[in-house]
Amino acid sequence: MELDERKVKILQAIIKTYLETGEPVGSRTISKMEGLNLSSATIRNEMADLEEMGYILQPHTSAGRIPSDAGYRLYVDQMMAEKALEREERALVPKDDEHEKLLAKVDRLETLLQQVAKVLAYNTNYATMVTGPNYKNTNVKFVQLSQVDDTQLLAVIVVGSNVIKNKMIDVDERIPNDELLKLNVLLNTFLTGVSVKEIDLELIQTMKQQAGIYADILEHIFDGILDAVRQASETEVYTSGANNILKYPELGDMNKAGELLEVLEEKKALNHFIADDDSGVSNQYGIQVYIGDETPVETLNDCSVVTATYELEEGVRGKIGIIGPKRMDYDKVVTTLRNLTDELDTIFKNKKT
Amino acid sequence: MELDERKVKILQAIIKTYLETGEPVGSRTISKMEGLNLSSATIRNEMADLEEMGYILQPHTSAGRIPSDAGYRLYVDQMMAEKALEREERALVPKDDEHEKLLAKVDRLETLLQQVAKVLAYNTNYATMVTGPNYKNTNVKFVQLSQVDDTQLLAVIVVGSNVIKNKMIDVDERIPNDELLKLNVLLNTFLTGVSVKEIDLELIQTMKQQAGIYADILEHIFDGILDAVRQASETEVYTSGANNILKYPELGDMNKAGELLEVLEEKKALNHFIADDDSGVSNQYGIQVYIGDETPVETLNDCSVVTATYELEEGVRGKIGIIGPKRMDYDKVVTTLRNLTDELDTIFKNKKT
DNA sequence: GTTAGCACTCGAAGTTGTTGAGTGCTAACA
DNA sequence: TGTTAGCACTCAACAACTTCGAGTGCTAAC
Repeated sequence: MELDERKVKILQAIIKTYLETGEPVGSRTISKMEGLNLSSATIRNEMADLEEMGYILQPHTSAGRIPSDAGYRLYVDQMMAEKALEREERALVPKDDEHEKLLAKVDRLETLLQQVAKVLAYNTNYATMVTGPNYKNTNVKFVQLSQVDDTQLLAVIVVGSNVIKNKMIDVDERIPNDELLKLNVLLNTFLTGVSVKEIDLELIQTMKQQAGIYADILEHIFDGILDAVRQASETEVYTSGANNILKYPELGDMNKAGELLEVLEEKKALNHFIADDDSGVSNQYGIQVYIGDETPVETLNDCSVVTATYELEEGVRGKIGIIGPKRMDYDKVVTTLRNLTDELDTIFKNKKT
Repeated sequence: MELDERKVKILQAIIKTYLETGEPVGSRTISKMEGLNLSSATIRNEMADLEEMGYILQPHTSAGRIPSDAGYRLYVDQMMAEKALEREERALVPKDDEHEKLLAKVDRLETLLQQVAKVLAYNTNYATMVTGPNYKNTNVKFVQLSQVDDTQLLAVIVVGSNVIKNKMIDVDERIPNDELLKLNVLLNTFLTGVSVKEIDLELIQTMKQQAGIYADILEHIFDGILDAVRQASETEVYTSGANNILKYPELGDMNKAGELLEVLEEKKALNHFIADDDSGVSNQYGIQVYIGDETPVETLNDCSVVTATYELEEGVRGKIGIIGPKRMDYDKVVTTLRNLTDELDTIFKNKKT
């Protein structure tokens, strides 16, 4: 069977209506719509075909049809393709007042990202997530060891765009001032300008050797630093709007909703979205749409997830994403995400100069 | 009308049964229980009295009774009084395996507190919150300004029990090394050993004067530091187990649950629980029970909240708390909280030595 | 290929009756 | 005077049944 243009039009009509109403849509509803002038009977025939092809399904006999995952997929792909064409229209999108709200808090990256999640949730009425940028490609900018008191050293590491990590290191005895100075020189020589992912046990080993006779004493200093670096390269995830999940009956039953909340709270699972830039079809503008089973997290199999990529600086990227029901306003979501990443990119670019 | 002993016993029986079953409890159920041997008719009379006195209420005619807020209050007060007596029994409570789980991550206070919230949620099946300690009574331990690059200074401030705050400060030009040194000496002279709440505009003003001719240039350095201190004294709130809310039908309907989730996510509102150590009746062991309308947050008026106080060090305290339905296992919750705070106190005490 | 017509399906919603847990009241009892 | 048995009454919850209507698939005619 072939998927001719009329079938596609009908499918689109079905999906659009379903997205709006949330109820199975029947043949009469479609036949009454302007555009294609066909009787309900004809629509019925086409619908039977579409069902056979797997794009729609019937919750039960004598009910209308709802889109299947495959149906959504087709719809989204179509939409993304259209969006790619009408690109020039984008310049017209007026800046909304998110802009200011966002900028108000720019001083700390974590706060900003958390804020982004919140604004996004507020604007879309879906649950949202924002992953911190992947620092592995960033360079170390500054390292410093300071003596806080007799038994404690403080290691401060600044990487990339002013992300600061601290680590307290316990020591047995106070380190003489000049030794500390030497140590700082050593650390900066070895680490400054080096990308985070290059700092591994091996490099630390080399440094230990350089430290010469102090190597033993400095054992856990280096370990502490390695620790801080590792900590810096851990990706953090911010979420918001979890309560929005309850707004959609198809997700709102106690069991599903509970699991979803858990995933959002736990956050670890959401890391699955940051790695794979390859999978997923609609990869335009760095935007990816995962529908139902396409999501890498099993708990989210009844949801759709849309993610977009923002760039903090060359090669340092993170994702912002939306988690909602499969019956999601994909169009609006994609637009919103696109605008928001644009805005973020601008903020980061300006910030840097 | 007087609340004699028998009435109290009946009330307790009603509440206990209701806590277990969650269903309105009728006169027969109570009369069949061992303890007091009374016919259902007698119980009915007593119940009518209890209702008149406002301790219980009827969802509708021909249904059993459920406790009112006042009823819960009486019950909790009674329980707390008993607990105060059987104090010696506490030594017997076996350490459970939370202990190790907790200790595993002690290195960062934030991680620890987040973990505490999680463990508590896991053990009780309620939503939980943990507020960070109130640093206002802590002393500054260490301050340092470092030049990160030509236009940026990094201020590091360590307060109290190794809580580290960072602040990036933009400057117009590179500060000469010796000036930086002087500045650091100045900062440490003025700030080290001073409690966080004492650092205010005035003190900063004095420091600015001391800085002499550099005062102007250093304007936003000091501002930055004040900022960092303020940041340090902001109380953070960690939450967990939000999904547990959905487990209790009386809170689980979309509207209420949604609002609750919002409060838990927003966290700001939860700060209302940290201030008032005075209100609330059951103030033993630093444990407070807020029932229904007693909660300082309106959204939580259908919930009960139980909080306990932990002590990070002398005078530096925070709260851990549980948010659940009014039909909450108060006994278990109080015990769990008491054990957990005990454990925390031990951890912090050992850590310090 | 399209459409009107028709019999059929089946969930949703409304109706009705039954059940049973629970009540309040009264009268008798200890 | 407090306690209890007995009884009529109430009312949510449940199940059985009906009705309604949106929707279907199929067939025959255009």
